[in-house]
Amino acid sequence: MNLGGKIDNNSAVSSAITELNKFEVFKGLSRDELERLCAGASIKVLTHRECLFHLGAPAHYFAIVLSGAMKLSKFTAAGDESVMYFSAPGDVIGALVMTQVNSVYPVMVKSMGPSRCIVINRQVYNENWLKNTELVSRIQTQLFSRMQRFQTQQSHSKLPLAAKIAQTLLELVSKGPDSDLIEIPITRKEIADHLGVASESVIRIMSEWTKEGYIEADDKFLRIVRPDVLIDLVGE
Amino acid sequence: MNLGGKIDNNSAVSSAITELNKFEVFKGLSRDELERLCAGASIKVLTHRECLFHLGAPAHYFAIVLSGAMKLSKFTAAGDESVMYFSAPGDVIGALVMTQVNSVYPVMVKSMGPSRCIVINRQVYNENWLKNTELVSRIQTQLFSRMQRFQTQQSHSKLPLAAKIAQTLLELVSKGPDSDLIEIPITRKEIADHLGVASESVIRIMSEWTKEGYIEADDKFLRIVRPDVLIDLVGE
DNA sequence: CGCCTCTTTGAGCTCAATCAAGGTGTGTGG
DNA sequence: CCACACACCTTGATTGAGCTCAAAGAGGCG
Repeated sequence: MNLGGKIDNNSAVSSAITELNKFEVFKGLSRDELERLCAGASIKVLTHRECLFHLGAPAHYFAIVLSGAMKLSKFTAAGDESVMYFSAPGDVIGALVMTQVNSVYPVMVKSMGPSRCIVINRQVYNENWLKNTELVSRIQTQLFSRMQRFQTQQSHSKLPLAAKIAQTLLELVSKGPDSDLIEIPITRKEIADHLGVASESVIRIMSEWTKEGYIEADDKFLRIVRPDVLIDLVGE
Repeated sequence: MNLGGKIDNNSAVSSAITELNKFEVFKGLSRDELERLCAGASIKVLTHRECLFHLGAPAHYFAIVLSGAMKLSKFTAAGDESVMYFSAPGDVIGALVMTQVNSVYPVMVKSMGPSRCIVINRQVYNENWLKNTELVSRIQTQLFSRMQRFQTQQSHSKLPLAAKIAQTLLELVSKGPDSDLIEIPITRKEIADHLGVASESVIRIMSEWTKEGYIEADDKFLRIVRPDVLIDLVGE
């Protein structure tokens, strides 16, 4: 198997399996069971903007994000990118498409910053994952929360742009340990593509926030200095 | 069990089980298995706009739509309705929330026109449904296509409103047997709430289409006279 | 019958898109 | 090492699609 990136050896897989216990979906599963779930898996280390799954490619694999972040997106007929989802460590990516026969990836998956993933074969999903009732239940819980995010976004569609940006930033920080730092290298254009708006509009609003001191754009990362103000904006 | 509507007796459940075979999710399952999946179920017959699940109510049940249609929505802080999804016969509703402990419905589910549903207990989902690997696989396939719909909508967010309305109407017809009639009583306001726009905007565009003869608003139902024109609008 | 929600149309306004033009940083190839 | 390309960031000016407000008609339901 060759996905076009660096793939570590079996000992790397073995140590990655150990990491899985810290994620909600895999908590309490036995070592044996985890090894069954990762049968034939490999570790993929991705650099910034490296592609994990290509849009339209045959969907033979799914993945678990170990560290870093992934951007799930597609391109519109007009040629601009539409970002569906930003995924965090612990997220299972591409699981739903595994149940389809002869299907292709419906989105493009690219790394944001350096990331590590466990890449697993489709067959293993259908033969080992689906048979573990507890695991299926947890996967569905993860899907539920992902669906919730879509629905929150939909219900915010009439809010002013500032509220939508605030909501997006607040969701991104909540994924890291530091409660007000966004540890993912995210551009304003990516935020714009996620919200389906022009990048200039995002820039205008975030520049204003920087001036007001609500956020700080140190170097590559983004820090939310006044989460209370952003929360207020969403609540409006 | 009392959900506030008419509930038929066991023979009605038995005949409803027979209907399940026509839906993709349940095709080929044995009568025995279907009865296990519908253990303790009841049939609920709903009238136009009757509520099946209330937003925020404890999620003890999920449902399968047998006929008619359902609207899944919630209210925004501003007080207007946000319609997440229009579901069709064969759709399994509320399954994802069943895996959550002590959870509540994240959306309100209301009937559009007269509908019939099988209502099933949460416990049955976790004990009987999740253990059937083939069924779980098909449920995930259904979730996949629902997710696809969300993503299509997201990628259309920069298109002009006319394209979004066209897309919505085309999705609604595709659910019925008659290939250009929308058999669900849907208001322009509901379309607007689904797209997160003002109802006046939808009315203006659809009035124009009626004048041009692209659509016909006979009585209660809506007929797409020129699907080609609407498809063109989306493609743009 | 009266209330309520949906529909319709018009007029004016506003927020975000678009267009334009310059700045910055990064990677690439000569 | 420099030059060039390319993608992103920034700011300003202009424009327009869709929102808001308003007012009136139409159907459904208790």
